[in-house]
Amino acid sequence: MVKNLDERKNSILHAIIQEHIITASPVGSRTIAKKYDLGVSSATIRNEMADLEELGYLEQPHTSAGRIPSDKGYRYYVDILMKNKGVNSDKLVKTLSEISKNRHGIHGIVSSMTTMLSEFTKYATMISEPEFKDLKISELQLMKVTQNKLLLVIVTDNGFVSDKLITIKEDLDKRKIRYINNFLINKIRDKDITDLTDQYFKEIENQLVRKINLSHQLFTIINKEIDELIKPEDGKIYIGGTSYILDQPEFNDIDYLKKVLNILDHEDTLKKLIKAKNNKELEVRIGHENEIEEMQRCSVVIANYSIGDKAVGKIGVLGPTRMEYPRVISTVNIVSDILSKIISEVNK
Amino acid sequence: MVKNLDERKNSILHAIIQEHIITASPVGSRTIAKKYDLGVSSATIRNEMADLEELGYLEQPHTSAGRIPSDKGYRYYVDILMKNKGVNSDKLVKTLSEISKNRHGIHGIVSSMTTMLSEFTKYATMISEPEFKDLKISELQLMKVTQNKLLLVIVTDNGFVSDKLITIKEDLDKRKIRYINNFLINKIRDKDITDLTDQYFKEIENQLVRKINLSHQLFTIINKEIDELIKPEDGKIYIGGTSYILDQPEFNDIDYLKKVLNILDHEDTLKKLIKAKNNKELEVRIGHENEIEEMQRCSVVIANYSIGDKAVGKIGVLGPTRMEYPRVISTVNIVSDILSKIISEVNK
DNA sequence: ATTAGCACTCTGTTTAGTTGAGTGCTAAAA
DNA sequence: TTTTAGCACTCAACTAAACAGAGTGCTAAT
Repeated sequence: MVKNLDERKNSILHAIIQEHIITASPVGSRTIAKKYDLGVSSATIRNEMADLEELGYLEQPHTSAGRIPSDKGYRYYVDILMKNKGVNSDKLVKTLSEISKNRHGIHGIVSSMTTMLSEFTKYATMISEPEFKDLKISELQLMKVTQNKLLLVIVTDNGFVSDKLITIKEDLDKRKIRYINNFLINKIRDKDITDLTDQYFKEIENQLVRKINLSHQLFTIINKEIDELIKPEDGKIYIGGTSYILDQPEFNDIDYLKKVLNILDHEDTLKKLIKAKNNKELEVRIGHENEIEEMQRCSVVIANYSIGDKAVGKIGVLGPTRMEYPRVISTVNIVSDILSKIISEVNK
Repeated sequence: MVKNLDERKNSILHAIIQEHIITASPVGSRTIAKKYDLGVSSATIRNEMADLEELGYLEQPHTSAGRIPSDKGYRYYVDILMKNKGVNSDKLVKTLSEISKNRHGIHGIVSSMTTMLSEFTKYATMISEPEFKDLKISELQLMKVTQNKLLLVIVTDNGFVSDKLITIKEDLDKRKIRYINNFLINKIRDKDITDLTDQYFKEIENQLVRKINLSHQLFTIINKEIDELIKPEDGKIYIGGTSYILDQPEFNDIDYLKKVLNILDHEDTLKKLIKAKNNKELEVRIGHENEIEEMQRCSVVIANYSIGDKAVGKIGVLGPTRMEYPRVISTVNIVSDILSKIISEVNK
C-alpha cells in the first residue's frame, strides 16, 4: 500500500522528521536547507514539502508555520527511512544483567527492569509480569503434616510449584492419602487445560467417593487450587518513568496529561494499551494506530519476552509520536532478550 | 508546645482553612464575614487575621492578597479544630469488601485496594504489600518427587508455605531423606530469626555431614530457601490515582509536578515517604514535616494495617497540604481496618 | 473593642502593538 | 523543465500598557 517516494523526497522527509524529533517544533524549509546538506535551496525544499503535505506525510499546524510529520509520515519513517542504529548496548546489557544477580523473585526483577528501561529510554515504560498459560500438571501430592493438616503440592510441567496447607476435620490415614494421590494424578497428569472442566472434576469426585470415604470440602479445595494454578489471574503490569512523560512538550497540556496518566493508573486500560494485536516480535503503534482514543497523540513500542518460543509477557515504551524510535526499538529489543533469559533461568 | 487560641480566633482560623481547602485561593476577610456567620465585621476579622499571621498560623502570599494557612495552621487544624466527620462509609465498606471476594492473591487485593482508596479520596494513594517479619519455621520437609528431584517445603508459624523443586545428582533413599528431615526440623523449628545465622547453618551442616553423606549443593539450597523465606525482601508498594494529583491547582507548576511524580516513580524514595516515624496508628505529615524536601508542599496521611496487633504494611494518601483531612483520615482508617481483616483471613 | 470608610497595593487579565519565522507565488536563471 | 531568488503576506508568540478588582492597613467614628 505504501508507495516509496523518490530519493530526494526521502531525504527531505527524513531530515524533517529527525529535526522535529530533536526540536519538537514545526520545521521550516530554511532550517533544512541550512542544517542538512541536500544540495538544493530552501525554495526547492519548500516545493517538495508542499508535495509531501499533499501526499499526507506532513502537516502544517497553521499557514505560516513549518511542517510537522503526520502519523503516516512517522509510519513511513519507521518502516522505510529509519536505520536501526544500535544504542551503546554494553552498559545497558551490563546494568540489566546485574539486576538478576541482585534482585530475586519475579517482582524484584520485573520491577527493576521497568525502572531501568525507563532510565535508558527516558520514556514511560510498562512491563507485564510473566503469565504462564497452557500449563499442565505433572505432579500432585497430598502430604500429611500433622494430625489434621494436609499439604497439597502441585507441580506443573514448567516446574512451577504451588502448595496449600489444608486443615481438615476427618482423619485420613496414610494408605488413604496414597490412594487419593495415585488416583488424582492419573486423572489429571498432562491433561490439557480444556479438558479439566468443572464437569470433569465432578466426575472424578464421584468416582473417588465411590471408592473411599472423602469429604467434599477437601476435594473442593483441591479443585480450587488446580483452577487457580492453571488459570492464573492476569499478571500485574509494572510501570516506570512516568515522570519522564513531563519532559515532553506535547504533554504540557495539563488536561491531556491527566488523560494519559489516568490510563496508566488503571490496569484494564493499561492492558489494552500494551495488548499486541498480532504476534509480531516487536510492534510500533503510532498515533491513531492506538485503539485507545486518548493515546492517539502518543506512540507505543511493544515487544514480547518469552520462555523458549512461548511469549509470556510484554514490554512497552510510551512516548509522544515524536519518539526516538531507533533508540527505543533497539533498547526494547535488548531488554526483551535479557528479560527472556532471566525469566527462563528463574523458572528452571 | 502548641497553645490554644481563644474562641474567636479558633472559629476564624477554622473558617479560613475550610474556605481555603475549597477554593485553593487566598481567603480574604470579607469572604469570611459574608459566608460564615461569625457575628463580627470584616474589619474585626481583618485585625484577627493580622494577629493569626503574627502568631504563624497564616501567611500572606503578597501584601494585597488574602491569607492562606501555614503548615502550623494546618497542624493546629488537624490536632485541635477539625472534627472527624465520618465519610459515608457504607458504600466504601461494601465496595472494599467485595474486593476480597472477586480478587484472589495478595497482589490482586492490594492493587485494587489502592485503586479504591484513590477513587474514594481523589488523591494519590500508596499501599505497601504486607511484610511478614519475625517468622519462625514450624515445618520443613524434603520430599522425593522423581528419581533426582526433591521438593523442599517449608511452613512458617503464620501458615505461609514456601517450596522449591531441587534437582540433585546423588540418589537419596527414603530413609536418608527422613533422617535429614528429622534432623533439620529439630535444629530449626521455632528458632528465632536472630539465631539462624550463617554460622549456625555451618554448624548444622557439619553435624549432618558427619552422620550421613550429603552434598554441599543440597544443603546450600536449603539454607538459601530458609533465608529468603524469613528474611523476605521489602514488599512492593502499589500506587494509585496519580492522575488525581493533576486536579490540584498547586501542582499546575509542571516542574514541581515532575519532582513529585519522580518520587512516586522510585521505590526507595517512595519507601521513605510512607515510612512511619513512630508506631502511631495514623500519622498526618504536613508540609515541612515531610523528610523529603520535594514533598514539603504536600501532606501525607499514613496508617498501618496489621495482622493481630502486628503491623504488616502501610497505607498512604498523598495530597497538597490543602488536603481534605477529615475525609481522608476517616477513609484511611476504614481501609486500614478492612485490609487488616482481609489479609488476616487470606493468611489463615 | 468594634466598625465604617478610604487610600493604597498588587495580581491577573485584557488589549494593542511588534517581532520573526515561515509560507506561497512570481519571475528570472539554469 | 527545473531550480532559485525575491517579496508580499500570514500567523503565533511575545511585550507593554492599561485596567479591573480583591484585599489590606490605617484612621476616625461609634
